[in-house]
Order: sequence, then structure tokens, then C-alpha cells
Amino acid sequence: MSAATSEGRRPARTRILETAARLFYAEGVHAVGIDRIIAEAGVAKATFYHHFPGKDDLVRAYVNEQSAAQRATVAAMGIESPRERLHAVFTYMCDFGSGPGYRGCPFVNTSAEYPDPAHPVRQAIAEHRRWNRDLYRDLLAADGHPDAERTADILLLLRDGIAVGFEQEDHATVRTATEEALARVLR
Amino acid sequence: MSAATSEGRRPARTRILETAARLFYAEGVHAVGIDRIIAEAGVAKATFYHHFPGKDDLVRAYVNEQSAAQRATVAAMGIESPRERLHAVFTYMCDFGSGPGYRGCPFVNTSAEYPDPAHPVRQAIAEHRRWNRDLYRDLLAADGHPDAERTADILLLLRDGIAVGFEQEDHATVRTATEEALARVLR
DNA sequence: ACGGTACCAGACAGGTCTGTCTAGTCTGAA
DNA sequence: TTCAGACTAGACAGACCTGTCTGGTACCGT
Repeated sequence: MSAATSEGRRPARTRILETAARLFYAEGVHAVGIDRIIAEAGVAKATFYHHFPGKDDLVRAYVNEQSAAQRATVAAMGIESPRERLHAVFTYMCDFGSGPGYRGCPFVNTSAEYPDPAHPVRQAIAEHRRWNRDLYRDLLAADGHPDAERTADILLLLRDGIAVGFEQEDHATVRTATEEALARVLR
Repeated sequence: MSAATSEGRRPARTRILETAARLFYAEGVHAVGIDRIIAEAGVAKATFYHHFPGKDDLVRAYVNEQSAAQRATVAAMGIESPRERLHAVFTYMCDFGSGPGYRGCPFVNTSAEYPDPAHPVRQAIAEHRRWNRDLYRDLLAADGHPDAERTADILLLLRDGIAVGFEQEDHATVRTATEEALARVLR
């Protein structure tokens, strides 16, 4: 009996994506080979190449998966006011950044390994960033902020700073700095 | 006659470091192999391993070199007032980020390829960040800012945001957002 | 003249990378 | 029962990786 399908194991594609996400995030894209992913996912090589034409396609799927997860997290937040919602987003970032497995922003990290902005992986990252920036703008506008566009650009700067900061600096310091920065930026 | 030393060519170590800096920055650390560095530097493999015990040592030297260059740039700035000096630092970042060869912050990018914070390369990066943060704090304190410590933390957040932003977003937008963010953060 | 130092060219070893291919197993639907 | 589709195991090719080693040349201070 094949253990793969009858024992209620998750489908191969899912296992590949989950394993890739874990390894890519923890160790970097170039540092993790296909052989390791298929070994830890318990998948045959032919199966991997059946689902993904090449490694770059897997990386793109990984990026899109991360983006979908973040959008779902935001969508699942209670219906607070726009302002509370905006703060909740940044609070969530701080909580996530303070967690034990934090290893920086998956989008920033992955982007660093793909120098060409025209590469499909980079374009997937750019799309996520557009969503993120638009989220800030919409929440600011809904809150009646007088300069939602420019303030959204500033919040995106802050977002990236937080993502890098929690990877590099003391967590408590970054959290305090984030709260204070938010207060100053939003006046 | 050996072309290496008599024709006024730069010493091998310098050529290695310059070539490594160019390639590491443009394409990433893992993506560039030793073979390519020694080929483009016009250096024998034995010479490379004579100067650097291994690739990680070269990466560490690369990071330290970038740090030294940034410190020298700041040191070479005219003796403006602390506040002008602080603005000049951020203006320089914007100019650099808008340049044609910009590929993100070398420290952030390199850090993304070294997951272990205890790694010597990461520690070299951390040392540079301490210098940077202390630079902000000292300039703020010299300017009489009432909360130099916390504001320096915020400026470090902003710095990282700028470094990522110029790589990912429209340059003019990031520049405008930076100026506005600086104004709001410094009140 | 001599010895140390820096340098060059390139073969080599042992490993890992992506991607292809063969060959066979299991499951579910027609 | 037959057949397509998803899956498994693993050999293989060709390139690239880091690092070692041999062997030889040029310069420089003594």
C-alpha cells in the first residue's frame, strides 16, 4: 500500500510547498537545494518536477503563498476602526518579529537573492508590496488622514525598517521605536 | 616580466577585494563563486587562498570594506552643524539609492544570505549597524534633541526602510517619503 | 648571489547543484 | 478490467562549488 495517498497524508504538492517555505525562509533560497526539499518533503524527484517546471517556479509559488498568508491574516482581523486596524497590522508585525523563528521578511530576503527586478520572482514580490502599500493608503484614507498617499509611502518605509530591525537588533528596542515612530508619523 | 607587479598593477589582494565587492553587491554572495572572482581579478587560485583562508573570510573583508567606505564618506563631509550633517547623511543615502547601480544595502543583502546571527559575517554587519546607530545618536545629541536615544532607533528603522525602498520602489517617491518622514520623526 | 615573498597557471579531488530519465506502484473512474 | 494520473525510487549527466596541490616566475632586501 502506498503510504503517499492512502494514509491521509497531504498531497505531494502541499508537502513540497510547506517544506520549501520552511527551508527557504530559514536558510535562504540559494542555500537550499531541490534534493533536500524532496528528501524532507518525502517526495520523489519526478513528482517535484511534475508539479514545478523548475526551482524558480517553486520560489515564485513560495512568495505567492507568503503573500496570500499575510493577506488572509489581515482579512481575518476583527472589524476594528481603520485606525485600530492600522495599529493592529503593525502590532502583528512586532509580535511576529519577536517570535522565536523570525528570520527577517521573506520578501526582502528573497529579493536580495534575485538581483534582476524583471525576474518573475521579483515581480511576485513587487505585487505583494503594492498590496501592502495600498492597504496602508486605504486604511489611512478611511480614517480621514489628510495625506494618505504620502503617509502610506512613509509607512512602507517603516514596515521595511521593522522587518530588518527585528532581524538585526534587540526586539524590545525595535518595538518601542516602532510605536514611537508610528505616533510621530501619524501625528 | 611578470605583469602583476612591474606594470603598476594594483596588488592582488586589492584586485580580489574590488572584484568581490563588485560581484557580491551586484549578484549576491552565494551566486558568485571563487573561480569567477579570481578570473575577473586576474589572480591565481593559490594567490587567493594565500590572502584569504576561505570564502567567508573574503565576505567578512567585503563587509568591513563597505563599512570603512561609509565611515570615510561621513567623515569627509564638511563640518556642517549636527542637524545639517544628519540631513546630509540621509540625502547622501537618497542620492546613492537613486544611482544606476543601486542594488540595495550591502549589509542587509549579505545578512539575508547568512541566517546565523553568530556567524562572523553577521557580527561584522552588526558592528557596522552599531556605528550607524551611534552616529545618529551622537548627531542628535549634539543638536540638543531631547530624546536622542529613541530617535536614533527610529532613524535606524528609517535607514533600513530607505535602503530597501530604493531597491523596490520608485526613486522619486522614496525620496519624497524620506524627506517627509525625516521631518515628522525629528518634529 | 641568495632566499623570502608574492605571484602566476592550471590540474585535481570530492562534493553539490539542477534537471532528465527509466521503471515500477497504487488508486479511482469509466 | 482497463487505463490515466499521481506517485515512488534512484541512476545519470553536466555543470559548478570550495579548497588543495604542484611547479614555476619575478621582484626585492641583504
